Amino acid sequence: MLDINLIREKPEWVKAQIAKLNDTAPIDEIVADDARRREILGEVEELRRQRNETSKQIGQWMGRLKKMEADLKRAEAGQDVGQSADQLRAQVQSLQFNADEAKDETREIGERITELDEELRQVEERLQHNMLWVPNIPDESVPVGPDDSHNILGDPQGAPEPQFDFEPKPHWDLGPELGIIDFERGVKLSGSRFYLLKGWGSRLQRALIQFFLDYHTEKHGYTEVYPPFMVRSEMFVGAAQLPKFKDNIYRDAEEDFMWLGTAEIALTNVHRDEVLDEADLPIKYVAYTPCFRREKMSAGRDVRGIKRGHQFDKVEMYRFTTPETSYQALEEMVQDAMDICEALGLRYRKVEMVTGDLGFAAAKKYDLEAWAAGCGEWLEISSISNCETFQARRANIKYRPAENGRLQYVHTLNGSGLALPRVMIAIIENNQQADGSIVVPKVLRPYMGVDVIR
RNA sequence: GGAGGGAUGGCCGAGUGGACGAAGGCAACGGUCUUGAAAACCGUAGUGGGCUUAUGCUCACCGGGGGUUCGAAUCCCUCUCCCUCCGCCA
Repeated sequence: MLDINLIREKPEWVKAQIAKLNDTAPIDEIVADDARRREILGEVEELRRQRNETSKQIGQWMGRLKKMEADLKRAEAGQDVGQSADQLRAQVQSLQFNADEAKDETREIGERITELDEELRQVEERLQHNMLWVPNIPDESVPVGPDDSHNILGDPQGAPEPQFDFEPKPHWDLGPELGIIDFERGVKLSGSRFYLLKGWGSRLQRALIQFFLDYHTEKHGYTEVYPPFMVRSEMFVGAAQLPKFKDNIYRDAEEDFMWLGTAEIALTNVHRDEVLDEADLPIKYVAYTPCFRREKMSAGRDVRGIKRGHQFDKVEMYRFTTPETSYQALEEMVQDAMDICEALGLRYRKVEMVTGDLGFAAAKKYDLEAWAAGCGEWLEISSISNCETFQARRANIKYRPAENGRLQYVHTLNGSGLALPRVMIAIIENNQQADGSIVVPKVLRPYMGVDVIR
């Protein structure tokens, strides 16, 4: 979510930024609703002030009334209370009259407050709804471009392009031949876009998960987290997945649970509604989770192999930082992911996203792509974003600066480290040998127990 | 799944519908005292919104949402979470 003050003060600038994303947002309606909201607020608060004042007055009268009535009772019983029963009776009556009159008046104020509140509620609801649909604003450093075809491709790094003295096969042939991927039975169980890993295939994935977690915790200082795989819908709003990406989410039919499309959703909300100390920042988490996505938007695309499924596994890096350090953190996270690529002997490249391909929540984003020799494609194996305060506002995550105690929103960053099926594709296809066997990368051998899958 | 009990400021913990943004304690911060520290004593302190900015004024917030009332931390409804007992269970 954006700062409403920014939209209020520079609506045209905000619109221009969003135009760079190739997106639109109801900025004019937001500005109008915001103005109306403050207008109503002024009125309703003045009314409330009046009501508070009168109510306090009534309260005092009621207190005195109680005392006087008690006195009256005693006077009527013949006790001396300083005044005659008749005098007291008259006073009680007059006070009662005043109180009743004030009550009537205040009741009317209350009715007007109720009316204004109702209008306020409607305005705020629409305002809030619209705010949730406004995308994040790109960082100044992001190159302007209309779509992904303009992304800035880095030079290939890591291992040299694999050479073969035979025709390299795609993983959808190699996998079944080796008995490590079973497409038919995956479809039998769950339908299209599901597959089964078997034997060394399953072991390879487990080895990769273990290796990623070990590497990031031991070498990069992340704390491992095992989150729930299904979380409440409110967490999806916090992570900026809802309302916009509703169609891509699996949900429970009876309860307000939704299945993670990425660990980012859970990790963003770990510190939801908290105030962190600056001394605790940065907080660095790494989590393995399966990811569930409907993939409605990409129906018919990437249907072969294990590149795009409704369920896949991923190890995700996540950081909470101060605003001053988030861009340095972004570069570090890219390096963290590249370190893994290097260790696995992948051929990879860094892609800098242009404004038109930033997506909804990121202010700046890099992808890492790995070369897969069999299908002859660069596969997206990581996506690393700085969301600045966009998610922090939605999930209400603040920190107390060491100097000058005013609370501020943290910056949040997320990045794959890495996404498994595509890393497996690269390994399987690049490391294949003429006989169909696959050489296991050195760093995985302790986890696999073998040098070659055959 | 059944029965009951809870949720109050950074933490603990009071709070018969009116003086309560909320006692008291602890922790924190500032000060006095001290060679220094501790102790003691005095004082300051929440978050968010709106208006105005020189100081300021005001509204909301006692788990979330709704209701009753002139007025709700307090009464009613509802949701969430926590605890105890019973049942079931990887």
